[in-house]
Amino acid sequence: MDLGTTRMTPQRRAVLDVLAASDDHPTAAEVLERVRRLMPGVGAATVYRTLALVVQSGECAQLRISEEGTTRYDRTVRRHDHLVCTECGRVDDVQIALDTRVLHEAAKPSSFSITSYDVHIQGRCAMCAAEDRHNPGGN
Amino acid sequence: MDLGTTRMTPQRRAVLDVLAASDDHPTAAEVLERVRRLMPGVGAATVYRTLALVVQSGECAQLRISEEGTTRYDRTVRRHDHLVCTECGRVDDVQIALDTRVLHEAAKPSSFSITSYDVHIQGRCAMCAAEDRHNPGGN
DNA sequence: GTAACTGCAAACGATTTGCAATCTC
DNA sequence: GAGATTGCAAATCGTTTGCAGTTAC
Repeated sequence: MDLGTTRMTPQRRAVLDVLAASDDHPTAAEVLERVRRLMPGVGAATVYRTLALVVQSGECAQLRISEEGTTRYDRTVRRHDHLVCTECGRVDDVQIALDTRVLHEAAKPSSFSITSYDVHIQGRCAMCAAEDRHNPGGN
Repeated sequence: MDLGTTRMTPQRRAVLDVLAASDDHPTAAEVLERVRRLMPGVGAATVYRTLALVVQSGECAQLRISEEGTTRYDRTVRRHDHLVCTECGRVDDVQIALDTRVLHEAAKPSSFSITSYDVHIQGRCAMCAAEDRHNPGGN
């Protein structure tokens, strides 16, 4: 993390540690909760401010899912895609081997120049399928 | 629109008309503004409630873009993809001819069953590129 | 020592909810 | 006429900001 004159404080260390240990795309509230487990009393504003810094410095990506009102944080910064369970909200990373020529082809008519892309795959995760099998109809 | 005992009111008619006429993925605030042009004095809550109904009835889709805090509404309900300009926020529809076997292949290891997908293509739209050409560095 | 950072509380924007008056069927 | 819908205002949720005290460098 380095934008101008940025200082490493215990609070920021904790946020970075939590992000590094989280592969489940936590929301800001979840990051806050985990940070407070390491360091009770941390202010919410501090976590929000640190998350903004971490995103700006490119060490972490923001992720927004349709059907959800909150921002999630993704420690994986290299290009990748997402499996989104529409039942429980779980988000997993996947890598889609996609021929980018197809994308550029599609973007050409509107003269749109592509920087990146992210395939959002919606469906039902294995856990939710298993739950439905044991408890059809849900409760 | 039909969920249980739903009634067609002038306000709902106006929201449906606005959505039908909007191919630019308006936010709720933009829908409200356009509805009020047809029918001043409509309450914001009415528009929000109607949008929720329209989404639930499947006549319209919600769309959330990373880097944006609001929900957009998409009158196009058949599966399609999106060109998102990271400069001006403009969102356009595109159709990506994607071999779905690739998706199922990627989902298999985690036993995720796919319902749908949406390729978010980020980049810069033609208008923003032109603007930069005439006014480099921005203002 | 000083500029950056923290926690708190208040402000904020988007959306939702409670409710009495008003409409649609 | 009954039940659904409206508009308003207040409540809520996620996030940001102002500020006085504290800390990293």
